[in-house]
Amino acid sequence: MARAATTSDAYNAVAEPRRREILNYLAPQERAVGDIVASLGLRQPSVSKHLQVLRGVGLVRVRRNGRHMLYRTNPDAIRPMHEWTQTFERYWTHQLNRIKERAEAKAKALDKK
Amino acid sequence: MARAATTSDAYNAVAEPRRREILNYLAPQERAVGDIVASLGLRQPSVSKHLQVLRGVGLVRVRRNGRHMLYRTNPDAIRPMHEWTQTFERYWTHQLNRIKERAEAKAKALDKK
DNA sequence: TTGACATATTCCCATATGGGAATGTAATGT
DNA sequence: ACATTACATTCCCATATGGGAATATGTCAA
Repeated sequence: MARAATTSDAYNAVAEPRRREILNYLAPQERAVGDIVASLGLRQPSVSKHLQVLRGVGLVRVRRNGRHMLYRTNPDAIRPMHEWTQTFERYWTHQLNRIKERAEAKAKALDKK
Repeated sequence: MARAATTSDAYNAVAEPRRREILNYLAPQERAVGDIVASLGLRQPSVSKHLQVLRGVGLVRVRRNGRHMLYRTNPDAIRPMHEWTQTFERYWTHQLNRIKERAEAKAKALDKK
């Protein structure tokens, strides 16, 4: 078997850095394809292809306005990834707590002197 | 150009579902390769290969104990992804707020009746 | 209709993939 | 030294990729 398709889920879709840039760009407001091309400095066919991938996994929504296709980020599709990464938070805060505890223990030890 | 290497960054590494499962499994405590094989029901060479990918991007750490290689998740390497997804939070909370506001406006309108 | 603009699609190709199978390597017990 | 256990690596291969280039589709304006 080969690698899973980029369109198989959000994780595979956002593995490509340009697609993340596009999502960043489209998050505050919807934009036409030409704007993305101009702002991110990519070729138009490349942008179109990335958008199709993002659309395939629901990371962006489209709406037509005349000859312009207005894309916008669908933040809800990013949420599951946020939640997955969040499950590791307790482990890194745990580390922070240990550092904190050690620092406090050290401070106490100094107080006793 | 082809797709970026799975070892190029954390995003590419976690695009593979099995690698996410491994990270989940290794988060609470370090485990030997054999444990991963047994618990996740994957073949040993497959697990070893996934672990090398994860190690390549710093998502796991290793330590040898006799003939066992003890792997553990390095949560710090996940944090940047958490923060990236977090940047979209304001947009989905924004949506929630809009829903909330509309609900409250509706409630008020009903009160006036 | 014709032309111009905006976007999408197709074709080509070098490249990395993940699984299976087989084999290599390292550490232990006897 | 040897067999055994525990992992890692290699080889093979079908498959999807993203970029470039060219072309197709769709929409408006005159």
